[in-house]
Amino acid sequence: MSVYTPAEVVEETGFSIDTLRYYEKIGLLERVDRNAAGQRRFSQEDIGWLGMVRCLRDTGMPIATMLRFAELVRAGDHTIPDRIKLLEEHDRQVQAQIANLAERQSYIHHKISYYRSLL
Amino acid sequence: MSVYTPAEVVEETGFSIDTLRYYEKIGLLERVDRNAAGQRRFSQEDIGWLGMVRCLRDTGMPIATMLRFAELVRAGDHTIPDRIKLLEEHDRQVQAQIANLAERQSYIHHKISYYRSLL
DNA sequence: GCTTGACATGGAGTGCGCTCCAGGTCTCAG
DNA sequence: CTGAGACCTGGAGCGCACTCCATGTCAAGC
Repeated sequence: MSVYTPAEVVEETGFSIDTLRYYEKIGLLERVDRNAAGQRRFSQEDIGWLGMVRCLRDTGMPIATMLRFAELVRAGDHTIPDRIKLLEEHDRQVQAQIANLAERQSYIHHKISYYRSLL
Repeated sequence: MSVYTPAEVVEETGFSIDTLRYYEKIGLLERVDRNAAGQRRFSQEDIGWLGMVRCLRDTGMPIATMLRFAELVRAGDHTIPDRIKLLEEHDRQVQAQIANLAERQSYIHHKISYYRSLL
């Protein structure tokens, strides 16, 4: 079972060390193990969870919602239906974001075409 | 040439009155005409520009960049090539956002499938 | 004539998500 | 033995994009 130093997790996940400590402080990341000197040693599971966090964060989920999801995960397997519901709801929002961006993008394309027609 | 009261512009554009005043204050919206009593009377052009602002804002363009675009528009027709460049660059960023969302979405789909497999 | 409500202004406050800082500990290369 | 550097903590600060507030003016309906 491999462990990771803070520097390695920064490298691996793209989160800054400050962000990692912040996530731990607010409970988005469960209390990370420490070595004898009190330094963080992240587990493989931590890395996996951070992958999920990155996905949710980068698709615009607010921290408060990620926190609810984290609590469901910690509460055990009986929350799996709730987790599915939460992710499905988020999925719909992501879908809406994509649709919205695509629509706005066509406006931008029209504007560019219009500008080009003036040259 | 029609004019619009603040309430009408709120209705039309979806921006709050506070946001409209904020945009005017920072120069994202050019000084809006006033009636004798000092109340804003928006022009058709203002409405059109606000449509553009909404598009750019909703596709994630920072205010500082919208401000640069606004300055190009005000500077006259010789800036059209620059406007095209700016919009094209933004278009690429929108494209990247869409691609990124789609990729993250497939991760979410996998996670949902995985959870379903546990039921 | 009076009330109501839409609007004005300048400036302070808010919420989110970090990000930075001061001051301290521990480890390791030279 | 020393100095550098990775890490620790609690707490303050920041950037963005608004949002709210106190106070005041004007216009229209009853």
